[in-house]
Amino acid sequence: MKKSRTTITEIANQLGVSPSTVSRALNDHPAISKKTKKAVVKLARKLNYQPNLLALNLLKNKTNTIGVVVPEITSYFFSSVINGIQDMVNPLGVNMIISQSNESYEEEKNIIQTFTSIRVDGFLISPSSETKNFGHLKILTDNNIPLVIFDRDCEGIEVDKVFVDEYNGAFQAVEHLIQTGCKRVAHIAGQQTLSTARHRLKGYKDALSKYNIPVNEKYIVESCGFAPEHGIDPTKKLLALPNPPDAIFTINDGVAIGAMYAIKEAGITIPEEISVIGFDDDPHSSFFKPSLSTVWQPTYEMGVLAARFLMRRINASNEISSFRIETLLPELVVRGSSR
Amino acid sequence: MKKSRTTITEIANQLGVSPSTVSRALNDHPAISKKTKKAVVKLARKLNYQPNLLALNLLKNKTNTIGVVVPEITSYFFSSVINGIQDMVNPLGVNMIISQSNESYEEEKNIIQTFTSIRVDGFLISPSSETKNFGHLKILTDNNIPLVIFDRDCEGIEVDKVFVDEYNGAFQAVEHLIQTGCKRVAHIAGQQTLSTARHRLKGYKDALSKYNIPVNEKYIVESCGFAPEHGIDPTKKLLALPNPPDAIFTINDGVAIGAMYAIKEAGITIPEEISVIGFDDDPHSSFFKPSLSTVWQPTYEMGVLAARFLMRRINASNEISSFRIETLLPELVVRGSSR
DNA sequence: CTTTTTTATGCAAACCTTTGCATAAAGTTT
DNA sequence: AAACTTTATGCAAAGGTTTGCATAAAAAAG
Repeated sequence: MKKSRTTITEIANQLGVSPSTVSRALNDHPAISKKTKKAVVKLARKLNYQPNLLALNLLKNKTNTIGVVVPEITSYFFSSVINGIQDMVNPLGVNMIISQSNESYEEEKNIIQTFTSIRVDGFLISPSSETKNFGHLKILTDNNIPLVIFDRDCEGIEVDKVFVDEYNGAFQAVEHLIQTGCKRVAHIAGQQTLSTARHRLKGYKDALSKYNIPVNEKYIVESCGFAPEHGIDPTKKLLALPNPPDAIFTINDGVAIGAMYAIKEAGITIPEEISVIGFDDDPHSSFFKPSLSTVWQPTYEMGVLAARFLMRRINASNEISSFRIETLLPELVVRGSSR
Repeated sequence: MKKSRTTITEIANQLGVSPSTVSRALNDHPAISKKTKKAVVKLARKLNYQPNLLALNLLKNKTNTIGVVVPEITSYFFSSVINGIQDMVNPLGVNMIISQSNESYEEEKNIIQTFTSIRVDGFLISPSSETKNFGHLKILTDNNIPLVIFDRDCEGIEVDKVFVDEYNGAFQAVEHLIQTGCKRVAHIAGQQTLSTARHRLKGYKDALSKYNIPVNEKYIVESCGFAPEHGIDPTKKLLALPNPPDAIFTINDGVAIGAMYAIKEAGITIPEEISVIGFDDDPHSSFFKPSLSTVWQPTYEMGVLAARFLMRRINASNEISSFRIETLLPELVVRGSSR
């Protein structure tokens, strides 16, 4: 029973004019008389005409759709970046199609392949932790498909990029720990394939150096993920050291939550015996006891900015030569888990 | 420099055959000779031919895209439903385009309007808490656009639906509280526009009745959202009662987390003096101290099932008469916040 | 009343692919 | 050798819209 939706030709027939006239009338073309315009618009409204975007897409070779590829969608971090993207892009009549790589290089490649074949106008990508080879991204740039990378860097791919100053955030966090009297600051690091994890580690080390504290490799443990359960084992390892740390700076809030759990389990008090500080400012963080000190990241803003960069590329008919790299500032949020 | 991608016509010209032959060869049509097929396929591969899906979409009047409308994406609940949808739909070559209503009726209407105009093949919708009027959904069904409603019901709209048995989950939770010795069980309810919230409230009341406990309206407080901060005030209100509750069943884990925070703040012990039980089984829940008892919902499965229903509708050329309503079973997860 | 200018509209191509029908060439049957 | 069947390919339409160019009609100028 699906009655086909009204087309421009239908309006044209009913009015006894040609489709081109209808098209021009609806687009307010100057060469169409006022009477015709009025008649067309009226009938179009009456028949509830809606332009067939599929036809438009084919003609313009443009989909008004951007592809967003993130490692996962369930984390607060990425879902709030997506919020920013959506809010930037929707008012422009652009839609986003999202897919998760689940931190898998293969899946990431497939997604990009799929999105390319449905001809998204551009890509917004944060690579998976498995991704070391950037050939799939190179194909995009080689084919002049607009691409913006955010949060996690892909060294060697020259495109617009938006990051958070991870180094600065980590430095602030560790400096705060030292200034509040912690002597043995440990770090539960993230997978070192990730630029973000590397920069935070660097920030940690440099902050120690600034205060002439030697870097103790025993105090650096790598977690294999970002969820609370990934914080448990590294924390136990740290607590079991002959000279256990009196502060732990973790790669993110998820891991910090796991760390706090393990610490409490061991009967150690936070922050009196051990300070803990995370990264991300997950909305849950302030409701733990003690509430989690952390480093807030401008996630929403990152989404907005990345989307803005992408739209600029998409709308630039002529090549824009220089690539922009923007680094946003995080902020230390001191709560109850640090002194 | 954007070299236009290779088309079927290009291959045809290079091979001195017609485009139709190329099309048929690539689609393995029986009426094409083996030699021609081989030649076409070889050249297509060499030129890295990829069919123009835009043209296909126009021709078939189908986009292989489904529209997913959720209240928000940052909650674990909806993001894991989306996970299920994606995993069901991607292997079928179908993409999903997601948008958030932010619990706003207006935004929800706009999203549906937009998705309709880009001609998604079908809709997967969980309405906003503001949505009381379902005219915008009626338009979809009137126009025979496939639609599946999940989690939150829209009474009066006759389509396939997938729910969780909220009543059952709430009943289990409250029964558990009663059976572990709680005498004064309170409920922080959700906004009563939501079917889910209404069913949970009903489950709460009926469980009390089963044990001949009168329903005390003072023990029922409505929260205005699902985040931890929305649990604080209702909890304070309950604790300030002359005869405060010894158990609180909350609309979801977010609110439960806020409730636990307020309770600890008041110096009351969990679960000795007050038991707390949530709903959702958010991954953070087990890492609180005490860990949060809750009701697990099959979110991923709900996404998969809703997507399956939708794909069935989309692929059914002939009308399927009867609508399916599936209700999935939640499970009580007892942890440390209840006795 | 011509000729020129302006104004309003239509034609047809383009975007790319699929597919029913027609047709040419080859092969088979009488 | 004529009639028929099979096989392989091409033509053209369809899907809906935009747009350069042509053109008809009307208005202005001479």
